[in-house]
Amino acid sequence: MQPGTPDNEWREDCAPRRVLDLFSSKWTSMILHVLDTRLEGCARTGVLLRSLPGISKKMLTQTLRDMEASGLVIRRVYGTVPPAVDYTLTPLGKRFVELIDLLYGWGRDNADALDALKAKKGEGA
Amino acid sequence: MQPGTPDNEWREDCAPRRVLDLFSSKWTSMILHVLDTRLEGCARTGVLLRSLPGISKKMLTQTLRDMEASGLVIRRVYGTVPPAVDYTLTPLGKRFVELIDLLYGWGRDNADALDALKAKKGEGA
DNA sequence: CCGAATCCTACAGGATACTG
DNA sequence: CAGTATCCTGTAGGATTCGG
Repeated sequence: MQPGTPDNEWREDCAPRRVLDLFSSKWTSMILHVLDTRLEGCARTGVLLRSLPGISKKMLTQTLRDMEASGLVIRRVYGTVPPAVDYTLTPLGKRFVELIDLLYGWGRDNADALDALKAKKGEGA
Repeated sequence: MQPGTPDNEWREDCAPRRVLDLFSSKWTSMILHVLDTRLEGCARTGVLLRSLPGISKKMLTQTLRDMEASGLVIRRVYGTVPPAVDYTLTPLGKRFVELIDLLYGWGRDNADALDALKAKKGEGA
């Protein structure tokens, strides 16, 4: 390890950080997952809204836009009177969901171990 | 949502959320990665501190404690005069790093696509 | 129906100082 | 050396409202 060299790969513009940003958004991975698992890769705003209990319109749009910018989804607008918009999973997004699902699977696998954390966080009384 | 069936799997106590919590911590995955990649699965506090430029002592300890509670690392204390403590990666933790690295690999693979997001975020002027 | 703008709160996370 | 306590800030993200 050279002196002066940022020996690590955490320099702000590195892949890990980018992934971290994507993944740590509260909704990104959920949207992707739902889109992939239950909506066959494409859905309108309203459908997504209803498929993600707890999400607000604002967060949905905002997250979706970021995802679009990252190339995870494609946004299509139809110039109809009642505006229609839908979002389609890209191959890049699809690949990402797969990885996400791996993580989820791991979580499910070790739910008991992870419960400890929940317990610790929960203790407030 | 009826009292009957939350059709989705995002109920607060589900695996996805737990994983999300873990992963979205700013340092958890980095610590795990460094621990696994460069420190052979075990290191003392000071070493970790130096291996993770930018992290504060507080965040290191705090994150490490959470990780311990989740069973990702084992904390060992030696009752010596200058206190010595080290953290060892558990098999669970090791498995998690592997998945993390997959994500990182994906990020590296598609760095260009993800740059879009960075660009968008960066525009403030 | 879709999205943007505004406002507001909670909390992650950084700096610092102190204890054992 | 390791850890805790305190203080402080940025910001993610929720509720609401307006606009096309």
